[in-house]
Amino acid sequence: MDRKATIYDIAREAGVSTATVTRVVRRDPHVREATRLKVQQVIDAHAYTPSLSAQNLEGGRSRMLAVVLPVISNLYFNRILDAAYWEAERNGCSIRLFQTMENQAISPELVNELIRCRMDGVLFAGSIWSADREDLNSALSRLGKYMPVATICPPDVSLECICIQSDLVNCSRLPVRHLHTLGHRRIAFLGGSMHSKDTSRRGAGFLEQLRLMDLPDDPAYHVDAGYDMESGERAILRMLSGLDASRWPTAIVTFNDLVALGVMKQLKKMGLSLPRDMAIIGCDNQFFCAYTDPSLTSVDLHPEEMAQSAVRELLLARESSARSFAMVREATLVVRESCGAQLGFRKL
Amino acid sequence: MDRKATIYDIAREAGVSTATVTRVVRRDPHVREATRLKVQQVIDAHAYTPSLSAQNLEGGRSRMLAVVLPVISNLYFNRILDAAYWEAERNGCSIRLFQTMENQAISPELVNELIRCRMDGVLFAGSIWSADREDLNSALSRLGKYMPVATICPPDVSLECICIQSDLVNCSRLPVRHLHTLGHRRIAFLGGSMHSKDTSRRGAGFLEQLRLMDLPDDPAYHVDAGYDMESGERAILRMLSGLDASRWPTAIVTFNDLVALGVMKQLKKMGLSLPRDMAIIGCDNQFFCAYTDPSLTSVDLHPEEMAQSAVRELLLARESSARSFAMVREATLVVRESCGAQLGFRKL
DNA sequence: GCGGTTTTTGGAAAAATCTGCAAAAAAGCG
DNA sequence: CGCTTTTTTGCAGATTTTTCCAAAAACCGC
Repeated sequence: MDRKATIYDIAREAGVSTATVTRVVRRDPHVREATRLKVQQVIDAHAYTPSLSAQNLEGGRSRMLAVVLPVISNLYFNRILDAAYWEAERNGCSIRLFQTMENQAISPELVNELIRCRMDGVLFAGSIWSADREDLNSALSRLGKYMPVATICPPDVSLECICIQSDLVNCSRLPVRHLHTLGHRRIAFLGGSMHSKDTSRRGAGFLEQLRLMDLPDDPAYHVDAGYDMESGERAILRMLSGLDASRWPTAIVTFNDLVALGVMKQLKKMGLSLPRDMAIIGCDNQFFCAYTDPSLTSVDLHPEEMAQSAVRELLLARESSARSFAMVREATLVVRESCGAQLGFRKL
Repeated sequence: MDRKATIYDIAREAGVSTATVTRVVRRDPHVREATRLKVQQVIDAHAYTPSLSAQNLEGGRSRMLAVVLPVISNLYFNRILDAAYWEAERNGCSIRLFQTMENQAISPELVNELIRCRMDGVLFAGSIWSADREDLNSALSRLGKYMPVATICPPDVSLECICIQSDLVNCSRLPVRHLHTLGHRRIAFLGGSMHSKDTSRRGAGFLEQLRLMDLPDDPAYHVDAGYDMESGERAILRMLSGLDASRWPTAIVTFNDLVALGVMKQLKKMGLSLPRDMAIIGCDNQFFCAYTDPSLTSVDLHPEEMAQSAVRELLLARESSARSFAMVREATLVVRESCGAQLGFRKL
């Protein structure tokens, strides 16, 4: 491995001071054309690039944002990461990724690491909302002393940071309303895990919608089901086999599209025809929704836009004094075939 | 934002030198218990964490690996990134992500950026193999002067770096052999784009297999089709509508699972029943393969293991002098329903 | 308590860059 | 050319940590 040329090497060889080299590199106009040319030549000859570490050390900034999320293999978070990446890129920053897995809280080690790296900002997404509120706010406010903090979080969580809230209200309301319009009365909710605050929140919104529309909120219609396909498969089987067929729901709303995928598989295995025998609505509007059979109606929370806003606000907050506020991106329903709307199906 | 306490602050307050503080932080045993305790107390009181930039500047290392890939939203690359992340994490390193999009070459700006950041190593995956071989090797060898370089690349590309080769031979052979065993004789290949070297390589392997097994390699069975679902949908339509039904292939091998998803959708739209009327095999063994209808037989290239090896070798190469070699992870076929094997289907 | 060991500690340099201020050079003008 | 004004350049210090070497302190046996 070659030793990299330093600004000293360049300065010596070009017969100028390091200050002048810096000026050339940073395109400072206060430098004579002749000098600029001479220095640039040496720079090119050595393919000199200033060291990021030294720049960061001097400037006290790292031009790096942290994105903390449970897993990138989950498509929802994948989209958040992707959007954050490009928005950061557009602003000359890079992203440092942290995966917390199923960790339900912000660990002190993570906080330390973030501070150690002198991140220019940090964006939290997912899962940590189940942490104790006290712990959460103390971790966030500790972090907030060193860098702007943003979160993509449920709407009723008001944290001391930039809160980009996901629209859980519409996330429950839109599917229920849609199904109601199509004549469905027995609607079940499937997914998430009950001990996660995030899910119970979603479940709660769902129940509230049912009540608002005078629909039955049979507890049997609300099942703990995890976040993936296998969970969905098992959960729907459990739900249906525990019920007399006459009491079966006619429509299922799931925590996300993965769960929906599992549900659809299981329903087909049971010989049901979709959407005739059962309507289903997922959440996240993942790429494969248009390619399932039937294609899957789904709620889009617009994670990309939330991530983009979050990064933008983080970068703004870097300059101005710390800010703390909330904003919401409205969720939308993407109607496809899985409820039969396009086929003209109506229950009863 | 608070000003972070520096090692000087701690040293002054604890009444010791900075050297001693460093020793305490790094758990150097050459420090008296009484001193250690006193210093640790001050450290805790200020929640002091050493600055990464300063450490990196001093040490000349960044403890950071670069992963360069076209897009993370593609599941194949997503898995590579995820595996690389965890392997790096296990070794106290972090990952800096670079997305090149459809860029077919390694841009000089990227090379500069990698050097500027003093990466401890860089892993290239995907798409860049279509670059001019000269350009590619010159970029890699320039980089190689500053950091170890690894690539996840097709098998016939022998670059001056650590090459983790994907097993394109079996990637073509396994599906063709499987379909042949099931009695298929007219097999088509669908996907990728002909002007990408990566694809034509895959296409070439496919053709070779057909010839080896004395199967017809009708040019009409080999269609340019991109990498996503829409492309698959369009391509299969184009292929079939250009052929008399008697000459239709009885099985389709696709570039990846996304293309397969599109093909399946289009075939169903045309009223065909799968796998009875048409067998299909994807590639990448994505999570949704088990949940399509019918579930999709697919080739697994094991990107996780390749990424893991790559990172491991990069970290090893950091110590020892630069190494240049190649290794292959054998691809495997994951049989599901889309060829009818499990249902006992056989052609003719 | 003293010489010799071993353990702890501190001083100073090095890592690479940027910036504020002052000095030097160039330019303008009579 | 000399004086003033403007532009260019360099110096020195600041950023934070680590490491080597030497100095200081503690310890041990006699």
